[in-house]
Amino acid sequence: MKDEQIEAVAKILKSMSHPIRLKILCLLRDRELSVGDIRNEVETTNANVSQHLNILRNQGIIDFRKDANFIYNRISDKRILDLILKMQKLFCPELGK
Amino acid sequence: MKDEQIEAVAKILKSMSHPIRLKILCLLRDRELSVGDIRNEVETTNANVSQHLNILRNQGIIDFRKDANFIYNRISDKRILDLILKMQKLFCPELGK
DNA sequence: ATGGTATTAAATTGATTACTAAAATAAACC
DNA sequence: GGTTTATTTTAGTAATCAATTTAATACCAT
Repeated sequence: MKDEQIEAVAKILKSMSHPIRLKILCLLRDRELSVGDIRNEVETTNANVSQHLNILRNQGIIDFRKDANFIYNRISDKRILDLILKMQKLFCPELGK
Repeated sequence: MKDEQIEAVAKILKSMSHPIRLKILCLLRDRELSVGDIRNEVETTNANVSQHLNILRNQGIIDFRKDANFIYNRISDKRILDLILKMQKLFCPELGK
């Protein structure tokens, strides 16, 4: 791996390495969810979820669409999806798939 | 994934998400290296390498053996090795393997 | 033991990050 | 228009992290 690539991957890992953000990514594994949906699963405030979503968006990991006054989020980078699946297999093998 | 597992995996990712530490893990992918060897590859001081190695050791990611006044480090967690390989495939596909 | 190399530990400093609460935006509904 | 709901932004504070310097320790060779 070249140093540039190392830097880039490290940034991605960093953005995934917060418990709330990792949980968000797991929740979005195979569906899209609104900010409020996520806040119900993660015990924190709306504003906090919004901030974490922003970090993931700026990193290009997730994308969103608007519908009425809801914002639905989903994972936009296939590689991140693969990585999440791999991590679940490695660290939580009891989960199907 | 249960919350406990999320926390644990997040901690692992966090310890991997620093450029120097990620580079160290890549260097150790298929061999063991001394602190001095690593310092030659990563442009920083001995003390800094040592601190980063310590973080990885405390996380249980790497292990070491002593030989004379050298300390040889290697990845001790097979899952981390798998994860590194997966990340290289995903983000640096031009690398063989 | 002494000198030299390799490694670790401690302490300081500066930078980054996370959370909270409050204010702002935006779109629906009555 | 005014209210409600959903989300975002801003500002402030506290906490954590990273790099450097300095001091300390461990090991080998002579």
